Amino acid sequence: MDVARRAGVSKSLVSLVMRGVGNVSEEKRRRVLDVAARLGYRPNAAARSLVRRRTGLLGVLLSDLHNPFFAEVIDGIQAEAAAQGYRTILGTGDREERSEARALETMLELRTEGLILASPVLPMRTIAAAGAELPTVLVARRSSLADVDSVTNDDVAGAGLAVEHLASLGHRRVAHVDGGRGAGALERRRGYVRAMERRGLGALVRVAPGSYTEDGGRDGTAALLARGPRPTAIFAANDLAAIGVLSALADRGLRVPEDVSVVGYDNTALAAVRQVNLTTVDQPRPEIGRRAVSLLVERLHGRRRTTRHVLVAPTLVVRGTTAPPRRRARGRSRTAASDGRAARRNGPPQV
Amino acid sequence: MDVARRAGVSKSLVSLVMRGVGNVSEEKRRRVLDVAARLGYRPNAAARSLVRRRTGLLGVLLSDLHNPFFAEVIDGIQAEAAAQGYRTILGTGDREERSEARALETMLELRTEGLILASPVLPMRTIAAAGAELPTVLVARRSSLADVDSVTNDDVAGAGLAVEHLASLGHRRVAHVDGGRGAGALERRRGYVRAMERRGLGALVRVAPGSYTEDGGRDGTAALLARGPRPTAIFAANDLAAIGVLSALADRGLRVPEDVSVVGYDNTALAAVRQVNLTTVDQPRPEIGRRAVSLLVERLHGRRRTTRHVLVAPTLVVRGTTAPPRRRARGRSRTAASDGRAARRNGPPQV
DNA sequence: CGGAAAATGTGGAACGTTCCACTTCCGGCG
DNA sequence: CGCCGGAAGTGGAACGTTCCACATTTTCCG
Repeated sequence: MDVARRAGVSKSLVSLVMRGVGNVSEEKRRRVLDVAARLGYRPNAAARSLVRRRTGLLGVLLSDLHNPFFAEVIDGIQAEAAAQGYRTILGTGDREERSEARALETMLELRTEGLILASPVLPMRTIAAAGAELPTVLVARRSSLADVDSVTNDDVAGAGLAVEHLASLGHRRVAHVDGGRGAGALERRRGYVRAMERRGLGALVRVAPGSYTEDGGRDGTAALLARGPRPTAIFAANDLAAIGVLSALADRGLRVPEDVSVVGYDNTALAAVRQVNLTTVDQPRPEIGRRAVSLLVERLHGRRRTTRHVLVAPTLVVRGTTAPPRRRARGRSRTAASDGRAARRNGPPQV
Repeated sequence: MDVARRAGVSKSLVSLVMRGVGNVSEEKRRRVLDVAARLGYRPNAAARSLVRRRTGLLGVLLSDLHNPFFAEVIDGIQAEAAAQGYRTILGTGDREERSEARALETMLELRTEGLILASPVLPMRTIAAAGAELPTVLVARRSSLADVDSVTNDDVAGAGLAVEHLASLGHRRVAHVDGGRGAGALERRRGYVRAMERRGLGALVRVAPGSYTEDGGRDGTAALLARGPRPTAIFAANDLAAIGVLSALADRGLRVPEDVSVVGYDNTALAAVRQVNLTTVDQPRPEIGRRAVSLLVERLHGRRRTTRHVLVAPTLVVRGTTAPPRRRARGRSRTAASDGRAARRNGPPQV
């Protein structure tokens, strides 16, 4: 190799110097480093991985960069991966199966040692195939696959938190706009139903079909308000849907939280914005990322061969869209308009 | 190699089959493909890149996954890269120089053939070094480096659109909450000043120091309202800052757009949310991504050796935070409270 | 002072591909 | 019939590292 020749040493020595291992005299070390810097030499990862038969790379496949949810998960992933001595590369497929498969293929050819699939749209058989090939963990999507670990937040518990919060504020007619076939939607729905039952409100369970989108929230709310007694609180399947719920309520002149309380899920940046100020359920995103890496590393170090599914605990973030229901506020829709700022203080929250 | 042995052919033939080139009899092709599938064989990118001396990989370094701005830029990048026969891998450094450098190093060792740096926090010398090594394009950050191309939106023009819009609604006291040292902030400030002057409003120019954050917008607004005549419109350096502006205005009982109009920049998802409904300047994000790839490919194909800086044209997206100023609305702060929904229709917008 | 052990350095095989030069086989053509 | 050319397939060098076995020099210790 060029550096070796110019520095007047063997390529083996250059290798030692570049990796900073072995016993190398200060003099030669300097010389090699000098020449390397001058020539802009940089070790070739391909050659190294070929002979070492490992890459030190973890592949992270993101279904969707648009979803800010994943940014913090990645933070956790990167931090933990770095701590464990791995480097990460990311790929994404824009929620499109074809291009997601392409990205996956790239990682596999690159011989990443482990794979984190964040809410992929890939069909289960593709995921199973990946899992058979290398340690794989699924994030924010469940699986029953042998060999594929997963990390998800406990959606059932999270939905429970939302309902508990509302119930303890005094709400009884708590409805749910669900997330359709979205990841975790089923569990959130189930958690909602269970918590209602636990509170003795089983008879008041109402689920409107929705989706993880603003429109989904809007449509679900429209359905809820179209007939039956108006709910005093709505638990939306996620924050985006909650935004839709808020819009739909505003369109009908209903005030939040005076007339209707609203709770979201995910605690996205949207929820924190003052204009929205949404009470929501938070997933510990960085932790999710860290746990995913841990699962991978356990397998990579041969410390585990059994499949594990990690559930992390969500927490409730109370903001301005929840308050106690108004006393006997029945049948009083469409009256809104005047500023109800004071109403927020009707009756103390009874936690 | 294993596949070759089991299929009873030479490794050269396996190579031909896997790449789908050359004259191979249908019989052997089948046999090789069969064995490969059975063994789960997948070509090793490292070995290939070693001998071919190319990887077909484009590296994309993202400063910040949290900024939804980049998601669509990536969409454009991926689409164009795929069209040109390249694959992409992403890296990110969470706005932290150390880890960004790490990610960059990974791409370089992996021998990506070109580099797209999206608003990196890396110091210019590091970027220059990368540019000397392989085709590099900077996105959403300007440079005066030889050998480093760039794609940015025309911030000066974009700020001009915002001011023109406000001025043509009849606003004269248009203030600007700037983006501090953020990327493009200088240009947006300059564009604001120039447009004001063009409109003969040079004497009314007012710039409050801010940043690309909600707090920045809030603080800047506080400064604007603390003294001097109240502006009838505020142009914020970006959407997040605009959110802060809206908060600060709401805190003081000022209604938008009745008392003050607000314009943001970037057209993030936040701006589109009904509760925010922000008039803002849109950057053609996918186009930015596509152009970046084009610049790279031109260099990779040896079609260009000179440095190019591409400016793409922003557009204005009018939503609900801008309206004509109220007639002679002076000194009427802190009166708010009643629903001013009707006020929006004061005087037709005169575009 | 002799020899063992440590420190320092080297050459060459191996990693899994691609590519090139080459061989073999076969059909067709003059 | 002899030859040519294309189709089909092969062997081995090369890519840039790491690692291993080994060689040489220096240091240390009894």
